[in-house]
Amino acid sequence: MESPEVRLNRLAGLLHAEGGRVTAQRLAILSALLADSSHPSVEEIYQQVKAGLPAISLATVYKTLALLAELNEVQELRGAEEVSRYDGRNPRPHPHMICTVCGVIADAETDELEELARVAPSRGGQWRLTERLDFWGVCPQCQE
Amino acid sequence: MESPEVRLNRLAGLLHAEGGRVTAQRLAILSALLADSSHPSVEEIYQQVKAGLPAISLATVYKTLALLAELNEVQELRGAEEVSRYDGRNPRPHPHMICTVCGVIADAETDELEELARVAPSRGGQWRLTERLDFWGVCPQCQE
DNA sequence: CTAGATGCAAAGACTTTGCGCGACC
DNA sequence: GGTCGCGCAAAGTCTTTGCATCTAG
Repeated sequence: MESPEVRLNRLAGLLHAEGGRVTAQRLAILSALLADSSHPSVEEIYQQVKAGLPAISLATVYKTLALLAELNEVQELRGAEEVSRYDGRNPRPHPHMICTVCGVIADAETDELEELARVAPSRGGQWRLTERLDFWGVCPQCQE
Repeated sequence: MESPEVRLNRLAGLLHAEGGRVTAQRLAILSALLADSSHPSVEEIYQQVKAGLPAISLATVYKTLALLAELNEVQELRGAEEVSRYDGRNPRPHPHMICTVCGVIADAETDELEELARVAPSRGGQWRLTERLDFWGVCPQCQE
C-alpha cells in the first residue's frame, strides 16, 4: 500500500487536476483519515480535525468526505442504504447480497455463497462470527 | 422453514407468553413481514399495513419492529451502526468484520477471511460481486 | 378493572442544503 | 476579479419518546 505521505501528495495533485482547490481544511481531513485505521465516524473525524483547526465546520467535513468518496479515495461504510430494513421471513443470521447502485438487498441463494457463509464462523480468529454476511456488488438489473 | 401460518400462530403465542398482547396492529405487521421477501423498509411496511388498517401510526410500526427484533423474530438489517463511517486508508473494496454488540468495524485480516473475500466475486451468479464483504459477529472485547 | 398498546405530536440525531463572505489563482 | 470553498444556520430525513386515550385479557 502507498505510504500516507505519498498518498497525501497524490490526492492533493488529484484535487488540483480536477479543478478543485487544496485547502487547509481538506488537507487536515485527509491527514486525519490517513492516520486513523479505526473506520471513524464523521463526528470523530470532525473532532480530530478540530483539534488542529478549531474554526472548521461540520458541514465542511461532510462535503469533503462526499468529495473524496466521489473520487474513490475513501470508502463510505454505510449500512447498505440509509434506512433500516427488516427481514421477517428468516430471522436467523444468513448471507445477503447488497447492490451498491440501487440498494436492493437479496438473500444470497447460490450454493457457493451459502457455503462461504457457512465456513465463515470457523475462520474469524478472535472474533465470534456468525453466518450473517453481506456481499456487496451490483445486481443484475443495475448492470443493464 | 416454518410456514407463514404456523409462524404467525407461534408468534402470537410467544407474545402472549411474554406478557404482551396480540393486537390487530401487531398481527397486521407480522403478516406484512411474513408476506414480503424484499427486505422492506419501515416506511414500506407501514404503507403495506396501512392499506388494511388505515388508522395505524408509524410509531406503532417502529415499536412493534423493535419488539420483534428483541424477540429475535425479525432481523434488523441496519448498516452496521447508525452513522456513516469512513475507511480512508484503504479505499478499495475489502472485507470488514462488524461487531453486533458495540458496532466496532475492523479490517478482516486473517488469511482465511481474506481468502473467502477473494473468491466471492467469482461466485455471485448473476450478481457482479466485489471483494467488499461484511462479516458480522462479536469482537473479542465484547466477549469479555 | 388494569396493565399494556396505540396514535399523535414533539423531540432527537444525523445529514444535506442555501447563501453570503472570504480566499486562492 | 471571478471562481470555488468555507462557516453558519436552516431545512430535511429517519427514528425515538412522552403522554393521554383506548383496549385486550
